Amino acid sequence: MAARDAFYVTSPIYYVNDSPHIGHAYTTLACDVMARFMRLDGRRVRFLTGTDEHGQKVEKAAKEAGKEPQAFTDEVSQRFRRMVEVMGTSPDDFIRTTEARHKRAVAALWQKLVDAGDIYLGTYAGWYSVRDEAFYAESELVDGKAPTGAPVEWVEEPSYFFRLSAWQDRLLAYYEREPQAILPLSRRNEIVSFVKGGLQDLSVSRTSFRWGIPVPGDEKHVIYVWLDALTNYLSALGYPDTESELFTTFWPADLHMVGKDIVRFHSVYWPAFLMSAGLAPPRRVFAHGWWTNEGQKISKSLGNVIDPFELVARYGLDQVRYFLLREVPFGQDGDFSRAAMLRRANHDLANDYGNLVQRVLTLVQRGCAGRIPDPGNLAPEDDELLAAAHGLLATVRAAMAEVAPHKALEAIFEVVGRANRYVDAQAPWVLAKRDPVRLRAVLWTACETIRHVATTTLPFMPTASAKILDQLAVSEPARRFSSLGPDGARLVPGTPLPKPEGVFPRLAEAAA
RNA sequence: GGCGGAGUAGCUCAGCGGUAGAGCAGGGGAAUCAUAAUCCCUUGGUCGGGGGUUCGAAUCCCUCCUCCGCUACCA
Repeated sequence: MAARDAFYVTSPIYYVNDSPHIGHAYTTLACDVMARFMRLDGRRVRFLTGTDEHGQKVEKAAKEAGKEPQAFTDEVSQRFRRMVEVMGTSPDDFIRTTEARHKRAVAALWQKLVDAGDIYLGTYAGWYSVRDEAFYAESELVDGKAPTGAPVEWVEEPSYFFRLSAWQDRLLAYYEREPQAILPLSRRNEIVSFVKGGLQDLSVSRTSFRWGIPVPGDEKHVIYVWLDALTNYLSALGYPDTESELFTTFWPADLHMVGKDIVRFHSVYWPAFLMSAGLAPPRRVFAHGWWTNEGQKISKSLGNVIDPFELVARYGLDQVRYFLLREVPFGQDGDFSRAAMLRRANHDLANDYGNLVQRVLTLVQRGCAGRIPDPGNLAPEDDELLAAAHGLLATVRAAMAEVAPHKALEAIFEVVGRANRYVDAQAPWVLAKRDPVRLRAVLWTACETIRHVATTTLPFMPTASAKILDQLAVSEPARRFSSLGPDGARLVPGTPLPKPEGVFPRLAEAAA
């Protein structure tokens, strides 16, 4: 992927019938970190999230709540807006599939597919369970019943189909041409083998419910929810106006962040729809893993769903953000546990990072009259630490380019560790009594290292990182990544600093 | 059944042809600037079993065992 100025990252749109849980928060957070990183790195960023509001389940839930579907979704979609805020994420747009701009885009895309000859009217037939509200394949039936044990009946209804079968070769060519289009690699393998196994045409309309976007020219049909939902990525760029600056700048999307359960929709159906409509398929779909809770699979019936609002209230926003992105290699499944969360918050953040900042700033306060000291001549040990700090951005940038935020954090905390060792080895509290010149060089070096660390942690822990940079009196414009490295800015001797204040409180065991 | 992935220290994992590594947990010590935080040292593994290739295998090949994912239309 050549250097491209624009960066378009999307979260899936969340189905309003769910309550926001850790999975939603996690995906949105991952997008946010990518978005924030790219912005600080000088790229033009568009970060989109939103809600998916059509479908039979919503229609039914609205009815049960005694509300019109639109009024119902207006209400429940707010829960996701709140989650987006509570997680400290920074979307540029929040789209809802019930908005006019989206309906217009879906109808336009549908027409393109029709024009391309990829839509035809047929009959959708299958075993349907009224109780489960689901169709089952012949092979899924157990003793003539649904896998759930529910009775099934043979149902046939008219349906429009998308000629997915015709796209097999072109999809495979796309995967071939863009080896990074589906990540992690294990998911790519699954998708490739799925497509190689042959594709059937896809039913893309329903007549069994009304709450959706009508098929243009045949209002008895409602457009299949996935075709509807996926189109949000285009609607938010003003599709069908493909000439606008917004559209030409950001399409195709650089990164569709998704959970592993919906890779197929994003990596098979979506690129096929797009190519059929004459649009470029996404550059990359990244599938992250699932969380377990204290080793247990999370499920509503077990009642161990993790509520992101509660999580943030209990452990703190930056702590939760750090934990979720650091604890687990991004792309794999991970386990959330109270003990691990506290360990990360207390050891990594309070002890290693927070305490480093605190001890250095306190020494500056006392030994240098609360001003950035004049480094004078640097010793080899100083240069060594600075070199590590200066090299950080390149390492972190490479990690983020492969959507590996855990690697980025690991590299950053490597430098935190080095800095603590450096402070111990240099023992500035001894220098304070014997060697003021050397003291200044050491403290300046430590401050400069902290500046690099805090700037690179900005995307991950925006609040705490900003506070640290405040304490180093780093101006807003100097917080961009262009001010890092050997050719970047430097802390200016003499700059007065505010009184240091802890940014990562130690969490008591009882907090859990 | 088919395809793919994984089995390495108590835990999570890296290493992927050249005398076994990291983080955390456990043990001992140093220091006292700091949110009693930090730093140093250290216990610990016949790298799932068996066979083979090689001067040499955790690393390649075969086989067996165990676990996981995918194998289409639920939002």
